[in-house]
Amino acid sequence: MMADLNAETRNRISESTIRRLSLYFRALSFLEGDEHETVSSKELAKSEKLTPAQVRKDLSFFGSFGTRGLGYPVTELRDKIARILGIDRVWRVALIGVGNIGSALVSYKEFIKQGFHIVKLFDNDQRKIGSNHKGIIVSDIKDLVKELKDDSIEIVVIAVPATVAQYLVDDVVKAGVKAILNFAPLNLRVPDDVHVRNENMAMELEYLSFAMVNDHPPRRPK
Amino acid sequence: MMADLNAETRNRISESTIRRLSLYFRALSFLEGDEHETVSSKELAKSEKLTPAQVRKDLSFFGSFGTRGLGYPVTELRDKIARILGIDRVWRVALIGVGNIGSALVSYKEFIKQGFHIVKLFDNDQRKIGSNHKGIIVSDIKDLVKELKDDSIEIVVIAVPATVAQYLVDDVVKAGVKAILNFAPLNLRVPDDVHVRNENMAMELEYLSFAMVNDHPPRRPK
DNA sequence: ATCTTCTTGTGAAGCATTTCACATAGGTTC
DNA sequence: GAACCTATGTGAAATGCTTCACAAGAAGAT
Repeated sequence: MMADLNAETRNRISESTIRRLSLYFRALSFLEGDEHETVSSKELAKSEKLTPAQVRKDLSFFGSFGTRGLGYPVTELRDKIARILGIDRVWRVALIGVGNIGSALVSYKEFIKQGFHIVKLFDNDQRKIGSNHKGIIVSDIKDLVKELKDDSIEIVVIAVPATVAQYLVDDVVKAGVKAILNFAPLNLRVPDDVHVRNENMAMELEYLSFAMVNDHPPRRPK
Repeated sequence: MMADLNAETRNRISESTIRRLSLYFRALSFLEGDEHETVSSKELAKSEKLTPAQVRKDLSFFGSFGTRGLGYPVTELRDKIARILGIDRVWRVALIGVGNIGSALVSYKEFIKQGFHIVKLFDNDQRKIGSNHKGIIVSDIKDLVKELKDDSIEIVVIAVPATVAQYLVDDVVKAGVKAILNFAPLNLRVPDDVHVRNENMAMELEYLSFAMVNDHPPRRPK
């Protein structure tokens, strides 16, 4: 049992549930290597420090994937989550900004593994334009709109300084791209139908700092 | 008015509030450059796509920083948030794994800006050990526990493959480090008094993927 | 075939977070 | 110095998310 979601249902699904789906996917991928045929919500929960009820509830939003008394079939569930997350296909990704972070991302294996293929690189630095990174030639940022369109890019990763990010994003939007992963430390303005996710690495360190200074206990399920 | 928090209060503060504090801090840092002397909760909210009530509530957990009818003094509030987050000081950070991501982080300016100083690098690759990255000599991972202690490292960043991360973390814990920022895609096991934050870049892409496939509308305050 | 055991799927309860709404107070103007 | 304007600070309401608790279903044992 597993239908495509209607608009009603989709909007009810919280961000946290989606993020946990990613965790389940990862955990199941690990288990697949093992001899495990099935996995219970209890085991799955333990490996990601969640509660079994949470796992079952999350999955139940999308269908009934388990067998009572037995648990969930590992490979099947993994595939179904992949389908729900939309990572059962290849996404064409462009990366803007081939600096420190940009270069690291080009070689980041987790992206490829999950179907996110960086097929295009952009920079404004003449010394970088034309150079080859992992088989991809760096394009001139001037041709951004045209090249994003011509190459049917679906997702753009922004890895440039905050000062220029908004200008570039305006062009990215012009090119019709609907999804942006932003590493620049600022809040991008985009139209309502464009999805933006921010990756703010300093923020996580700040959380650690807060936790230590205030002796904030890590939250854990009982 | 601004007291140090007692245990009662601290535990009531949610993770989301802390994360937003980081956002406020960043927004205020921007405003400081401008001619702005004060900022209202409304303006602050707008720049981070939140509601004014949220901003006021978040701040109110820590004290009364504003002036009715006027707003918040930009520089003062920025400093107070820095104090709350514990980034009004320098943190000694070690980075394990000088690969793609590790190298990028060594040069990441946002870390330095906020007081996170990477003062130590570790790797297990003989070709990297002894080499110089931005003035820091890469140490042998074998000496991890001793060197973390000797250098009074407070935060460790894990940027190694998932397969070896847990072993290293066990040593990091042995060395008495209480805060870990983890880039490896797995859930680390640590004692209750050790803080771990996970930075999972693929997860954000998965969210974008889900949003596009399911036409999930971005959530925005009205 | 029935009984036992195990674990799912899910309403309902409990808890947490966000938003509302307004009393309150500082600043400004006349 | 009174009246007006503006924006904070905060209980209370509303919303959202997590956990509980149990009926129900499936497999294996007797």
